[in-house]
Amino acid sequence: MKRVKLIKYLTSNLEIDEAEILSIVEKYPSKKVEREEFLLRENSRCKHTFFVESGLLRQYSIDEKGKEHTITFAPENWFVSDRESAYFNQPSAYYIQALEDSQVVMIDEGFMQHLSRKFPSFTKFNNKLLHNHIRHLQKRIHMLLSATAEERYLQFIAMYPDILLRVPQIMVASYLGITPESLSRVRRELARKKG
Amino acid sequence: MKRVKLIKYLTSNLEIDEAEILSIVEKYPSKKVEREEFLLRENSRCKHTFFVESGLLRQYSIDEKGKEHTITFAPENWFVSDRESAYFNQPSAYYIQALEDSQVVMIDEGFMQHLSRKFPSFTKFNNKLLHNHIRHLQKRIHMLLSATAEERYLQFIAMYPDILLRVPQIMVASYLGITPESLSRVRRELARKKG
DNA sequence: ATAATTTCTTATCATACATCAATGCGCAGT
DNA sequence: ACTGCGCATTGATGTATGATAAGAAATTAT
Repeated sequence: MKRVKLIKYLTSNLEIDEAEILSIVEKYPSKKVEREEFLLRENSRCKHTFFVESGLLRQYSIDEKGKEHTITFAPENWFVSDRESAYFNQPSAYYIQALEDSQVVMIDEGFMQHLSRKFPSFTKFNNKLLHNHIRHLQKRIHMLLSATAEERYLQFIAMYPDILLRVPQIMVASYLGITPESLSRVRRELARKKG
Repeated sequence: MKRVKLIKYLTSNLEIDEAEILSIVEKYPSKKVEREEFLLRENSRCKHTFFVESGLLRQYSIDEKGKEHTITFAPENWFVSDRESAYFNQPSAYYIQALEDSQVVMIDEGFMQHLSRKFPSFTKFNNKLLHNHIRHLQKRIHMLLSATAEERYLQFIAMYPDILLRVPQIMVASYLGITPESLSRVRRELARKKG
């Protein structure tokens, strides 16, 4: 039962035979990673796309001033990777770390090629993933350019209500681009307003 | 001489026959757009990718508070598009406008499919464009999360020294996510330091 | 050339958010 | 259960940047 979600994800998006997918997917390791464990570190090459079967991962960077910036939270059914590092074969600027004990399928370039050859529609699917990624990044940029601390937090709640409850506020703050103290104050204000 | 740069761009990236590319590319309109003219407006669907043969385009949005945010400056040899709108067939959140009189090749979905069928390597090329786009967006996010006004401006100078001289500062400011007044102050400070 | 806009600069004032610091809470490990 | 460390909260203070306004400069239109 270690790749069920990935298989479900693929079959529901690709309209292809489950047995066939299974025979490919099962060749790729599904790894149990413990809380705090790293799947990628800064300056190493990212060779995988991680699909989260269960648990929660976080991708983040540490800037020149020593500050952490959360790039993504990746709960069940999410893909995470450093596409930049993987595609251009460059040292990564990011860490990917488990925030909870997790089960993760390790997908690599061979997997992609294998599926692309076998299922022409996979290329399109992959394309869609890229476009979704771009859409997500655009939204993030727009938020950073136009929203106040409070607005950012409200957007976050609306988008990821579940994640909010599973990660420390300090990491939410680093996702929103504000300090933990500011986030705390924003929360107090909102609580005061609503009751 | 209206598609030379696009053809050069494609042949140098695809290693395919120039004559063959030409026969396809020449079917697509190369449009002369005048300064101030719009190629895309908010809420309309983006049906094209624009390749800039000459001149300069700007992609920007206007947020809920009425403020402009420059997404991209696109000088010669650049592609611009709203991938989100085009790919998901959604109303666009952006404007694309000419900052200078420009010559622009209008590429559409048919063009992509045509080239993909004819040249399998085109799919890979397209993939590379997507990854470059992602890399660019990541960099932007990192800048917005970690850099001060001055640092942003210095990064901009380093990356786009040519563009700096061709666009009003008010637009550079809206790209950096600061006010024109702040940019003016930053510039004065830098001038004072260096001499 | 002249007039009309738009942009740039500069100054003053306002503010959202950061920084620093202290306290208490809560969960994790022993 | 005890201990310790990281996290959240709160207050005091600082600062970078925003808002507003007004005049200078530059660009565009007539």
